[in-house]
Amino acid sequence: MTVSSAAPATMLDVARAAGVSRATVSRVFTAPSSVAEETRTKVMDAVAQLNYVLNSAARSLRSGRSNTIALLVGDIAQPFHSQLAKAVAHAAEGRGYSVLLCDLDHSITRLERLLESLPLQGVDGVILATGDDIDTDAVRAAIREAEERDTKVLLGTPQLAGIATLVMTTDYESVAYQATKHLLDQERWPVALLGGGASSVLSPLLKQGYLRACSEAGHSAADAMLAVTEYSTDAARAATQGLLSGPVRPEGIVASSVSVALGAMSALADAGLGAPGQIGLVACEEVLLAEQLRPRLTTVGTKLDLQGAAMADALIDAIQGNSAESQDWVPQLNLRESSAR
Amino acid sequence: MTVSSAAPATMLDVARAAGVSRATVSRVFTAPSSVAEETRTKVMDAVAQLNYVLNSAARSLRSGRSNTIALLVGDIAQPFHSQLAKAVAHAAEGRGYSVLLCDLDHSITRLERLLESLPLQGVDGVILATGDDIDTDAVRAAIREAEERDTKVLLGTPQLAGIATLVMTTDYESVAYQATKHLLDQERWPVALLGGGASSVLSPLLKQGYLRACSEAGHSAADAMLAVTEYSTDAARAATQGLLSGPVRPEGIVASSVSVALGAMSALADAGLGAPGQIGLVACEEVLLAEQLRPRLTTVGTKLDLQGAAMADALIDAIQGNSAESQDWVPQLNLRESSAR
DNA sequence: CTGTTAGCGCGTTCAA
DNA sequence: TTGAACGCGCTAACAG
Repeated sequence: MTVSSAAPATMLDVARAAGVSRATVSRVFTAPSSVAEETRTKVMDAVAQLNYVLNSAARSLRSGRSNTIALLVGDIAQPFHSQLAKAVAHAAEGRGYSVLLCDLDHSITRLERLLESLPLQGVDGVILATGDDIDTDAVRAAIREAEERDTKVLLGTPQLAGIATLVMTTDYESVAYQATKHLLDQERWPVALLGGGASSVLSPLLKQGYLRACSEAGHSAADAMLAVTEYSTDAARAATQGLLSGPVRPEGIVASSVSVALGAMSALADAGLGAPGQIGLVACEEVLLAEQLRPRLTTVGTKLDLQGAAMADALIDAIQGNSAESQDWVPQLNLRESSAR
Repeated sequence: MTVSSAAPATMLDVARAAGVSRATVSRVFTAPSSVAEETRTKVMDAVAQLNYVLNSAARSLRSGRSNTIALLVGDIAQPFHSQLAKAVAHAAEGRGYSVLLCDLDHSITRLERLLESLPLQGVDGVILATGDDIDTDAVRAAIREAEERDTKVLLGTPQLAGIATLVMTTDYESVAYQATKHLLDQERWPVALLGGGASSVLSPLLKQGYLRACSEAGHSAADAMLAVTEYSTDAARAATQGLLSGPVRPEGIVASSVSVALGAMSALADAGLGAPGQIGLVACEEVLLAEQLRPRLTTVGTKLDLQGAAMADALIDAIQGNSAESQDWVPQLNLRESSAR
């Protein structure tokens, strides 16, 4: 590592220093195996000596690839999304890709805008991870156009699955089924499903799973307790208060998300029911926070670090022309205090 | 919006469609005021009709700027960092910049690597937001070199402040001072400072503020309760258990972070002291989660959305050659249940 | 296995 | 105010 000259070294500088042509230097980076061992080390030495780094703008312009993927999340401030982002960022970095962070803030307008501009901006791939309903004509068109422009799209929810090349989703029906069944197996009844506002495409899936578990346990849909609210802590708290003051008090609550679970916990605490054992609570996503709360929160969900890494890997495989497969992730129960008997 | 041709439209296409030269089209984008009103609308029409978008790779190659900034955070999975990231992303987007997400995962090696490669990668600026100790020769050198290459660097902590062009930090001494004073004003004593492991550069500042408040209230440093632990929930819980089983039980706890506060809450819950009013608890950062917990968590901190936006704005101002100022953010108390009397 | 050649799409001189 | 020409740094044919 020598003193950096005013102007960064270019490939030509390296070529001259190594006594080869620019093309050879280029090959050392793009297809090392196609260069003789000896020449390669000569080049690498020159690279090290000149502290040379590939100019990514030039490479992108020429090759049409940017080695960059965009990560679009519904709300990066949510633990679920930030943990996913972390996993994606690490996996991408490990494969030489950069990650552009785009926070949708639950705005479909913003999503449409991004989906239209990112491919033209030169992004190689897009991961779209939001539970919000994204089925509009503009979004469909934008995804199609992206694929036409050879920008791979990976969707994190089942919605629009047919359109994108890749889908990597969690089986949310199973999430709610397992959560509900877990509580029912403890002889709790009634069990309420909390959350599931209309804005989310996961809501119907959660509801299905919940109802399946109920009916398997011999409870008719008529007896089901559906407390539909937005995915916010405040709304969930209010809804839970409603449940607790209703004619029949639930013995278990399946919360659609951790935010919703926090609202439930809040209402339970106010009602003096905060202690574990009284009313069982399960959240439908597994985040680190679950382990840090008291009572520790039982969850059903996938391992986000694995899933995020798998998303990045699959997308990058697709970008590089390797075969990449869509996957459905099977969630699992993480038993903790909030549903202890 | 017409059907997209196979190959994306280029500037030449726009020029032809508008009956002008490429240079004119270029000017419409870079210096609109230098183009006649009439010509400009002609060009804009052609742009809209062809669905033309500037090729950012070409623009970057030519101009030497990428309209991209990198955000380096200690751990994006932490609410503090993800909320900051959200604010940065939105502000940057509003000014036409993309944000590259880099998660350091508290690794200084990774930081060094990123700091060396990003500027050469063509990033226009870097925001470095981590509470970890980053003072190594390699980091100092990398920051210097970045600045030489005209990549602006904004630091989120006071450390290495002299080296980077911009520093936007929170007055952490004041954070701990206010938190401690708040508890002391309620006639609580002793008050313990929880957290502050050696890895963080904020620890000494927090300690200073804590001690200042103690001494102002007439308590000698010898009476101070310093419970030094890592910044993890588990460590904080163990440390709090230690405090509670010690000879003198604290009546108040200043937690260095929300993770630490969660550990304290956990230990308090186990000891049957979870209810507000008994032992006052204040956390040294203001995140959304504070409002969602029960008891709701009193905090001292800045508004992260404002601070993140200010960071992005200042950095982009500096990049664009406008004057940008370093700032010291004054934190404020957010009174909630955990320190209610 | 290596060198030669030709642009990728754009910004920016300089003249007109 | 506009147009013509040059080259940013690199990759991808094609020869050899």
